[in-house]
This record gives sequence, C-alpha cells and structure tokens, in this order.
Amino acid sequence: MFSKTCEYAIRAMIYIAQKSKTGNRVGIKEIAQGIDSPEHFIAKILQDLGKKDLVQSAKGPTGGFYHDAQSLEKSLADVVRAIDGDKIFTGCGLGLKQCSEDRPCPIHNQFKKVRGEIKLMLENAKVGELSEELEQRLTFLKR
Amino acid sequence: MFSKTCEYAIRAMIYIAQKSKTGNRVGIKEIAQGIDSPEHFIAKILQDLGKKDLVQSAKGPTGGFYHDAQSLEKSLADVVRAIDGDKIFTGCGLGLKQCSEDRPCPIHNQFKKVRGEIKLMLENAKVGELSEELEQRLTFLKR
DNA sequence: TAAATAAAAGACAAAAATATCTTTTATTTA
DNA sequence: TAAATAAAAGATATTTTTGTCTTTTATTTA
Repeated sequence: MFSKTCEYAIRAMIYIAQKSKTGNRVGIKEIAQGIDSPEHFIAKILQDLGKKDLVQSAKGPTGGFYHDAQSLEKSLADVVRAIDGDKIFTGCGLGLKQCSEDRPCPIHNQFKKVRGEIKLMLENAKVGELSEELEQRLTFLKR
Repeated sequence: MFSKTCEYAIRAMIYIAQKSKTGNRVGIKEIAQGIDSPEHFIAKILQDLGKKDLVQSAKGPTGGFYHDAQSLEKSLADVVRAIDGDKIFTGCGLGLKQCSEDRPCPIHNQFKKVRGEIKLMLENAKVGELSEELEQRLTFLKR
C-alpha cells in the first residue's frame, strides 16, 4: 500500500510523538531501534519530514527529534502525502494517466470509493492520538 | 496500490477477454498496443499468468492468447494474488511482520476494514464481466 | 516437408527503491 | 574555547522492479 520509506516515516512519527511528549528529544539511534528500521535510512527520511515541517529537530548534545504542537496534530494522510505523494488518494487503480469520470478504467467507481475511505481513515488518524495508545502499550511499532 | 506488473496483468486479462470473446486469439503485439504496455514485458507477465492457468495460449500461426470459460470467471483478486501475492489482503499497513489482533500496529483495525473492502471489491470484479463494459466502450484500458 | 508465425525462454539493461558509509555543520557544556 | 554530541548532507552500494533484446520451441499452412 505504502512504500517502505512511508511505512518507516509513519512509524517514526508516532514513535517520536510518544517519546517527546514529556518534552524530551529523541536521537536517531533510539528511533531506529524503537521502530526497527535502518538507522541512516530513517535519518534521511526524517530530514525530509523536517524540511516539510512535519517533525522538529535540534543538533548537538541534548539535540534530537521532537514534535511541536502542530506536528502532533498532523494526520497520517499528511505524512503519506509528504512521502508518497497523493497518488494513493487520486491515482487510477490500473495505472492509467487519464482515468476519470468521463473516461473511466474498468474499476474506476469501485476504486474511487475505496480510495475515499483510505483517505478518510488517514485524515482521521492523528500522530498525537496514535502515540497515546502506543504509550499505553495497546499498540506496537516493532516487528 | 498494485505493482506495475499487476496493473498490466489486469489490463491484459480484460483486454484478452474482450478480444477473445468471439473465439479469436490475440497476439502479444496487439495486446501491448491495446493496453499501452511494453511488448516484451507483458509477454513475460502473460507467460506467468498462463502457467497459473489464468489465461490460455497457443503457439504458431493463428496462435495467441485467449480465455476459456474458467478464466473468464476469474476475479481481479485472483489476478492480484497471482502477481503481487496476498500481501495487500493480509499484510500490515505499516509493514510489521507480526501485526495481529493480539499485537496490533497503531492502525490495525482501521486497515483491516479497508483491506476487507478492497478484497471484496476485487473478488466481485470478474474478468469476463469487466470486458463487457469495455466492449460497449463504457470503460477504457489505455492512457 | 519447408517456410512462416507466434509464444516461450533466457540473458541483459536501465531505473527506482532501499540501505550503508563518510564527512560536514551546528550546538552544547565543561 | 575545546571537546563532545547529534543532526545534515553527500557519496556510494545493493536490491528490486521495470523494461529490452535475442534465441529457441511449437504449430500451422502452403
């Protein structure tokens, strides 16, 4: 459904949200550990998310990644859009460039419906909220 | 959502269904043309689908690809499973290997629902039926 | 049976995604 | 201010996906 990059991105966002709720910053090493991802790879991804202001960071000792109030309010849809673009929300299921109401692919309408639900689901999933269930150990980010 | 390979596979299946309804076989060249795919690439894919008995073929002059009654009854779910496996039907949205009811990822339940709908949608989409709308030019497979 | 045709098969190439390693820059604190 | 720390940046490597080219095999028909 999502690229590996995007999966890591989502997991990291939620992990950082949980760990930085108390005001602490989290180092890249701990993040990679905590979400079971390649260290340098998730570092790149977070750099990217940082540029797009989905996550905050600080260099040097006591530095690391964290979320400000706005980032905590970001939805998974925001993350997906930042990494994978909006192909999943608007693209044709069969890969046609000009698939539309006027010139639909054979599964255009069925797909439209499903895509809408995926979008809704991701819009409603906020990073901050998801991190709370993680905190309570109701959900998991590894393995 | 699907791999390019899978997109081509679905498009080819529907195209062949339409073209072979009258008993004719369709050559790989015409298929590639008809669904706007690389010729040799779709050839490989059809070889694979052929081995899995989702499409029939014959060599030599008057040869080509076609569907028998059973293949026409195949669903897109069958095609997707043959090419991309069942990851899309059962895999974790965040890429966790052991995501389950007992040990769910942060979006396990929401995803489960969406996956179920995707599965249903694809199970209900039969190659033969989809080819009829194509025949009537209500749907399209190119561009 | 020979020539023509079309899929099957195998080898190779290019591009994209994923992953790793090294150097640089900014920041903190002793 | 020097040393330590941690992210940023850049370069490189590996793997997977996608796409191309060539040769072989099977089949038909003249």
